[in-house]
Amino acid sequence: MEANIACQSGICQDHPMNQPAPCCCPPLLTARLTSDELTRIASIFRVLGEPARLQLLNLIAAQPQQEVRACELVETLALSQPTVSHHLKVMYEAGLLTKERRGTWIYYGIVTDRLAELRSVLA
Amino acid sequence: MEANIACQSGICQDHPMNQPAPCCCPPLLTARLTSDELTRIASIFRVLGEPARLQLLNLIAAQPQQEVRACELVETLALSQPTVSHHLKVMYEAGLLTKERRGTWIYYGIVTDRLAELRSVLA
DNA sequence: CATGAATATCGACCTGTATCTATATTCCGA
DNA sequence: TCGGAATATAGATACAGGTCGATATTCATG
Repeated sequence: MEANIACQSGICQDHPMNQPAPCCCPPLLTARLTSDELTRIASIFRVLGEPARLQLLNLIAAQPQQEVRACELVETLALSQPTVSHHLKVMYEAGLLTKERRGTWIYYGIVTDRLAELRSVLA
Repeated sequence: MEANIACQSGICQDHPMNQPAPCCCPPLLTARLTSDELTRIASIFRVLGEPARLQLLNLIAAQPQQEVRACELVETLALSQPTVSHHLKVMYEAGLLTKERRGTWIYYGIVTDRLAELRSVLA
């Protein structure tokens, strides 16, 4: 059933959020959530509650390869390099972005499963 | 098509967010979003980025009638009455809750369409 | 190994907001 | 119309976090 599908990224687990976790994500509207679950889910929504970070997701998704070098993102956003780097770090640690070094550059991609989980939380 | 479904509550419109608006909500991953759209969507996610507010949604949804008197919520949450009132106001103004006075009490309910819009933004 | 480009970290500043107490407002019943 | 319960508002405080400049780190290249 929908309510107990497996959760791959640990929204409601006490794990580092950029690592897979074997748990389930109770939908907000159909299950009683514990204080820990509420805190954990809120922390992910808070990451999305920033225009600059939504713009990063939007820009990455717009690429055909679904990944972007950090320096390109810095050029596009009207923010300083440290600020963009900070946002990327926050999103990576929230499990929303992948991160891969290739030579000089670091490529960021979107963890679509993570967004799918959030959708299921709202279902 | 999914990408251009009507948006009933104005996530991406410059309207009071607790009023209906005739617009569409571009999915974050498949459309270029304007700065205004990003700001507006972020403001709604920010509302959800608070454990106390998620708990309110969770409590309201748990009721068979799908609505709760504010005083009951105050009794349940470990927060002062003004703080709960503040959170309810924020959620109401974000279009996430309905609000109806019935005698002495004020009943809050969940705007499920609003949550559905957020899901479509993440799709 | 030195240089420069890309990225991350540090420390400081400042705004936003969650929270409280105190008080105001609104409504119903006696 | 008066008193009390329910809710909202106001004002103050404290903390989280977004932002920046400066600096450190990492890597490819000559």
